[in-house]
Amino acid sequence: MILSDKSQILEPAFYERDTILVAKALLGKKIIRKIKNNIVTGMIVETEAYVGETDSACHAFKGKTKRTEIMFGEAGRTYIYLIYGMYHMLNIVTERKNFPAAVLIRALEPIEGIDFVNKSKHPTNGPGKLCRALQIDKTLNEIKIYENNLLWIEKYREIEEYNICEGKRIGISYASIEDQDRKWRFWIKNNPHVSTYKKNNLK
DNA sequence: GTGAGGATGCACT
DNA sequence: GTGCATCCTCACG
Repeated sequence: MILSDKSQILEPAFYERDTILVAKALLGKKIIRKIKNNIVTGMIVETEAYVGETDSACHAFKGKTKRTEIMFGEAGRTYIYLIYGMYHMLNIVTERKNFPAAVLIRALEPIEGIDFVNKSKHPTNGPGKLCRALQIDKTLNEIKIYENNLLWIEKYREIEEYNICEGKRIGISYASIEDQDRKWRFWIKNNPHVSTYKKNNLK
């Protein structure tokens, strides 16, 4: 088991910046999940940005509710919810207080401890799958991602701007046309662990 | 290889 | 009651 170096953990200030910036900056970072005595880690290779009450794809678009109030809170907390009755989504809250925004973690490249036994060759190349692989559920909702011993994010690789691809977000057909067209999905160029939805995987 | 549809729980009109 | 920031299976040919 690898001991983690506390000095590598990302500070709240990292998340308090512009959401697009944070979404790109999270690429290449390492996410660590501790399950009992096991450590499971992966590098973030794909993210999406959901920005504010004016973004019709963002859950906070309709204002503050019990479900979305976490996004109005301080940066660096998790926003985790259940979708389609069976999949959890992992988001990190960004920007200042009372500005609801978050970055969705869409795919990881396994580093250590990922269970490949369950036939899936890529158990972390989609937001629902990575949460299953890391055993992330609503009990981890609203935790401080920089200050707990169950789930946190550390520095790992620096990704150069020219190695970052951008494209349209996925699964938001309910949003306005303008918002659907925003290129707010980011991934690492040529990385085989990015989620593979052919239609949306345009350059 | 491609596309349609089902699974399934919970927040919210 | 409705619909969802998904994924897997099963037809098709």
